[in-house]
Amino acid sequence: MGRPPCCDKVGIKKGPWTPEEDIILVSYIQEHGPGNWRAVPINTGLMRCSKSCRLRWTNYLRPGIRRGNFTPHEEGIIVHLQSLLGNRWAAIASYLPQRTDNDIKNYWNTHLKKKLKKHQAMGAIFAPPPPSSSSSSDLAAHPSSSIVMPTTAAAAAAHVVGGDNSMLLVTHQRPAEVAQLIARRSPFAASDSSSTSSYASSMDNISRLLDGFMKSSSSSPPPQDVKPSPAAAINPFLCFDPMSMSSAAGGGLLPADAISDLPPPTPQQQQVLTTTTPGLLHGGSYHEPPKQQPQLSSIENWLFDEEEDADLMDLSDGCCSVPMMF
DNA sequence: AAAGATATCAACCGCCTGAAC
DNA sequence: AGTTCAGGCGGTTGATATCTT
Repeated sequence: MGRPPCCDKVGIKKGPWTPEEDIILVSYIQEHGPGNWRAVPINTGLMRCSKSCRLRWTNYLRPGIRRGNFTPHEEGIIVHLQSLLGNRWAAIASYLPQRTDNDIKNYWNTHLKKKLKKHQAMGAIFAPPPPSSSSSSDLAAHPSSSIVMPTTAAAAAAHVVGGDNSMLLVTHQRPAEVAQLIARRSPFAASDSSSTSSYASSMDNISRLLDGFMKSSSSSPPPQDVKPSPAAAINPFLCFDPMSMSSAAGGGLLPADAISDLPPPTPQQQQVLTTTTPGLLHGGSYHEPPKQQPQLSSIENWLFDEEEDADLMDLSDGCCSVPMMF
């Protein structure tokens, strides 16, 4: 018998998240950190399944997420990594820490796939290898691939050095050594498993979310790279200066007149909003978001440029920019 | 201006993996 | 060793926005 789905319970809400749900979730995670998702709906009173809470957090509310407007460099990285790793979006996302796997996946399916197709149709020289040529079975088949790869970077390297790829490659080292080297050099290897260290700055994201909502409600258009959630657009929940949320003198997040039209929160929600995170309601101070992840150029430098200790790859910036020339 | 087509993306679904018991 | 479960992942869907006719 299979395991029953976690979201089969009666009364579990589905569909778009509302701003108030977001705030409850963010405030709870601020207090307790991400993880133990099963406890989140129980402790917050959210009528969502744990999976939905986790997804909402990782794909939308998590700090440091950048939305929309993929840069040419990001496009190049995605195209290259997709050709190396296949549709392993989580692995690809680990190279673009500001992007979520869902975002990358969507962007690939809606933009890049079309661009590549068009480009190939035009007879351009850039053409990623078929997915089958970069499958994990190739990796497994490689004589040196039995080592444990601690990171996706290592997996990527193993693919590259596996020699089954059309990407340009120059290496004089054994594949296992190269993989370990790249794993060591990965700027994100550690951050992948330490997300708890940055959850306290999630106000940055919710602020941007709500900022987008506010701007969409006013005469000025929202910024292109920060779109309000559909839920925010239909639910005028909050009217506040999001920037004040991180200011000790910022004042209340939830003005009474702004929430007068809302259904009263459940006791659990009330407790979350008023007790566990007093700063959320009373202008408490929050951590500034951690310094943003390394610049894309440094990612690419690490990913594509060679260093003095290894002739790993012979990929240039120009190579990454190719997809933008479609 | 309206209707239909297409694009976008948030969220869901089901499977897989690894830890705990 | 087998079972259960939480968390993670990739594929897919469906609602909404935008474009085209």
